Amino acid sequence: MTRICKDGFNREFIQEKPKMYGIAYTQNILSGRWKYLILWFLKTKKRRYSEIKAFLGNISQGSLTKQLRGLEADGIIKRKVYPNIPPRVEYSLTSKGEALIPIIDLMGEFGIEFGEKG
Amino acid sequence: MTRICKDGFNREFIQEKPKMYGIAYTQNILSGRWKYLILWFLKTKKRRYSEIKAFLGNISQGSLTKQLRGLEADGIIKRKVYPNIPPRVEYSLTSKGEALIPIIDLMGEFGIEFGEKG
DNA sequence: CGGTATCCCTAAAGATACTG
DNA sequence: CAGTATCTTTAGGGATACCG
Repeated sequence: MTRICKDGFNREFIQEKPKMYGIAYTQNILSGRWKYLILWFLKTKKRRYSEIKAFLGNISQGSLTKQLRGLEADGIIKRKVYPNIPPRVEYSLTSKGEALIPIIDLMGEFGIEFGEKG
Repeated sequence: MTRICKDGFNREFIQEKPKMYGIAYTQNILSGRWKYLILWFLKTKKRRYSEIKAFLGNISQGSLTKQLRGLEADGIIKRKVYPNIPPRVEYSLTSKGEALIPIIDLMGEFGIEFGEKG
């Protein structure tokens, strides 16, 4: 008889739960195709909405806005609006967001070593 | 006039392409809800199909099989079948798969530090 | 310039039933 | 035990049109 926690993780592995939750949490806030690349683009400096869009190339406006709002809601990036006409909006990493950069760097290195040549 | 590569990345950032491809590649082979947790569970030793299923708790058989086949196709895990009745199948990391463990460990640490308590 | 709002499409995941 | 097969549901993302 299996005994499953309400969260879905088996009780047998209860000692592993914090790490599992950590992994699931991180995976969740980075879910989707674009967030890793957006954060990596913000790694060196703050960027405008239009710069991010140009960097990603073929993302739609709707998707980009959704990604940015999601990252902001999770405390990963900051959004600063300059009330000009035309408007100017800059995005930058929070300290929480900066803590994700080593993960993304490792992912880049792994892909360079093991991925098909692009 | 923006000039976009066929791959969607803007030419302005052509020097960054290897890293971006690396990130996108890694993200792609780890896409989905379960792969990080499966790899982390295989970190210490090989595991049977039923062990993985028990560990994950509420994954469906269909989804688990799809995840495992995907990881195998990408060279991340090995699948070994013992032709017994009843059958016994063991999964283990390849060296490529082991190279992903530091990434997953970092994700776990990030989640423990910054995630909501679970 | 930096968005919203709406609709559509696809891939990922889940439920259920069946099998060598 | 370790799957397959089928169907349904859901989330992510894209296209398009419009707005302050």
